[in-house]
Amino acid sequence: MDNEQLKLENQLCFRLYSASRLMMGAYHPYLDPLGLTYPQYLVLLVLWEQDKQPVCDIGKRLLLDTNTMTPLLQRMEKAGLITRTRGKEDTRQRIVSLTKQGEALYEQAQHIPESMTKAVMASEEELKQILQMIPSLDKLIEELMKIKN
Amino acid sequence: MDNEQLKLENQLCFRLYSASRLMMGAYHPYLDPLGLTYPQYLVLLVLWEQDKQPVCDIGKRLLLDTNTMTPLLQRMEKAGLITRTRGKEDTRQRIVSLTKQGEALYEQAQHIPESMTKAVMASEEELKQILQMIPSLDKLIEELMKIKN
DNA sequence: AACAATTATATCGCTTGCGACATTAAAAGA
DNA sequence: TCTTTTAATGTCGCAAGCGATATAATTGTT
Repeated sequence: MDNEQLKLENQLCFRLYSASRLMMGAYHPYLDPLGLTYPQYLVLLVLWEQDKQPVCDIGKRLLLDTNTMTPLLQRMEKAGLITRTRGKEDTRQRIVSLTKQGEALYEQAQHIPESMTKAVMASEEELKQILQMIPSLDKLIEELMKIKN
Repeated sequence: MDNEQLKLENQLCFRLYSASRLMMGAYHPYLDPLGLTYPQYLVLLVLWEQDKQPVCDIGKRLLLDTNTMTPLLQRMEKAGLITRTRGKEDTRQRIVSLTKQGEALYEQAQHIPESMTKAVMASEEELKQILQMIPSLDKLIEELMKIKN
């Protein structure tokens, strides 16, 4: 088997897949004490920016569909982090709101980005190199969104 | 809530997570006809490079533990893509081998990397920019592997 | 040889993702 | 108004991932 492109080493997607999983794993030490999973943390990031949003708006931010969002939010509701109330103008919508508890976690999450940066950062140079990926990642995501149906 | 670092836009991990999921989705049109999922495709990539490997060696390449590998390989065995035989020297090992069918898929997979490149590529420039992420991703993965216990 | 530590695989339980499909309500068109 | 289309949410089923734990075989140590 000699197709160079079909070798694992030459696959961009495998790197993204691995980096993503490893990154989520690296969040564990910081999210476990708060009783959060990484996707739940993402939902809170969105709600901390702007409380009381319909499910679809949160899903659009996280690029997740309702078949993923609904069960995720149901678990978060059961955990007492959010409430899901019916929309008033549009009764189809579920408005997701932070509970006191969900709001309170914001304080405890303050240190997470810095802790993560420190944990991953081998040197100032490397951090710089890693952060330089962001525009390329955004471009890639943009292209992938376009071809998605 | 005004901690800039706690905003979704400033999170590297969220971008990796999104890019990874979107990439896997982009593989769908090419893997579905072969009856493969993306992780199954990864296993085949490893086996096409080198047939007859123990589970742990494949897992090391894919950075996946046996609690993920075993069920994945069991499904692939049921689908007739591989066989799992006991190791001769070390009877703890399961040697994973390609079946005729698994081997035959190699031909049909030939076009996939090029098709993916074309699908994602908006322009030659952008492709270049995207591929330039590879060394940074490798560095990041290396660092994340280090801090993983 | 006897025992302890390590290694390879497996199982269980839970959370994600997501394709396929269903339901209900709002919006748009005839 | 009536009908069609679209939008928002939900359910179901299945494949990953992965922490925790179990089992058996191999290796390392007295």
